[in-house]
Amino acid sequence: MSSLKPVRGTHDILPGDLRRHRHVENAAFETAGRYGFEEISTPIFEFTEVFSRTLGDTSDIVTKEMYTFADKGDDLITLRPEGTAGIARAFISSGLSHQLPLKFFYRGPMFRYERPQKGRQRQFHQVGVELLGVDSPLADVEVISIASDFLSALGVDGKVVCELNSLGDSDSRSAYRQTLVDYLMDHINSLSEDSRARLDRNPLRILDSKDKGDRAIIADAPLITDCLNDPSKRFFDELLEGLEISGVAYTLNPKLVRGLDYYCHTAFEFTTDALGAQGALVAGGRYDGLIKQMGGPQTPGTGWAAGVERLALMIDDPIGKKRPIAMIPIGNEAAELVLRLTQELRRAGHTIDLGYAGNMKKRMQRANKISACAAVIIGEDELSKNAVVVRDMDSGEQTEIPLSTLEDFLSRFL
RNA sequence: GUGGCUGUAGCUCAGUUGGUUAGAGCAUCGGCUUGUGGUGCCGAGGGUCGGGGGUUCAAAUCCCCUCAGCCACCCCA
Repeated sequence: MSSLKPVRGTHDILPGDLRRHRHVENAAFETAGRYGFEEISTPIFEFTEVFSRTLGDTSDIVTKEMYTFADKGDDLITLRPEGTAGIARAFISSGLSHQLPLKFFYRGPMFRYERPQKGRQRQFHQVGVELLGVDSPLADVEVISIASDFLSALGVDGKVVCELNSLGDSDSRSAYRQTLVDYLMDHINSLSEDSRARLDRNPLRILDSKDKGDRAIIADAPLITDCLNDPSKRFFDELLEGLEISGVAYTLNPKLVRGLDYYCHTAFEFTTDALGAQGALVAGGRYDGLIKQMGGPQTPGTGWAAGVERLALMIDDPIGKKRPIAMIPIGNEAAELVLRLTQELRRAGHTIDLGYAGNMKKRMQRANKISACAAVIIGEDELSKNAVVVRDMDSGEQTEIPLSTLEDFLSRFL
């Protein structure tokens, strides 16, 4: 019977939940659309190298979270764990480098082999934006503004803060890395085991360690913002200025780092404390070296991704479902007319529920259960008079009208 | 991957120190109402007690294994 359960970390999304998911996706799509972004769709699996070469050999995603398998042609395939690498690949494959700048919106399932928790599943969904081909921090301002507007549209902006940091360009970053390692080496005996392992692999990540001992050491650690060279500093200043002009609130967090190797300069996260340890709702940054590293032309990029499930957990059911009109035939004589009427009304734009079976009482109960706004009743009396009875399901008021005026009469329920 | 908590009807949960046919509310279905729903009253169906093994005269209850969810770590959306 275990085969009748969904695979660990995957879930059926039933209509009630799916309404919230779609609402999240649509809010992102519409917001991005106002900034001129267009939707793109790339495959949900790629050759494994697309991810392993771009996300970094030391990232957890590559080392232990990828769903990878050999297909029948012995190609190594991976279910996408995130969206940016696939879009960068598509940009190169489709030769889009002459149409810059490009603004993409995407949505769809992602796959990560992790231990499930609330707000963290093995198959989950993201929406995201990518802006390619713009060196100016104006691109980052725009991308962060989209995220901010998107969260406001969902009504969760009060529960979210935008944390922001700069990782600088590669020179600044490697200078900082050295400074940080030097500092941490002086405290190596006090560092947690995890952090000692991170010291040569990815020392920046020690900055967001939750270990108490680590935190004490980190508190006095040198900050990346103090190691930025002039161009990086200027870039960051322009970004902050742009955000202020745009009216986007943010909090500087000099210890914010990103898990993936391809980020530079801008790094940000919209976080909440409403979801326990899974507080990151939207996260992103700039990735100027990614496309070149994949074998394409030097092309800067900046963008973010948001977790649909996490955001869906934070909003109420948007309802918004159209209330149907129920058709209630009484007796076999009315059946044919009712079916014909039903189809005419549907084609005229009404949402009609046909009860399929049962006596009048059963059909009325069903009409009530699906919260119909009106019931159209047709029995012997009505047939002989060439009329129908329309019952307003909220007031209980019934009106007999000539059959020919039904469609017009029902327009009051639209 | 590590540590911990939980797992009883479709849903939310009771189930006393192991002891007859495992309960409630909500939901579902039927009736009171043979052309009229929502409220009310009456009644019914529905459970391999997550799964497997063990201890015992007897296990939802105790032990082991396993699966899943949740919490923290890890990491991230």
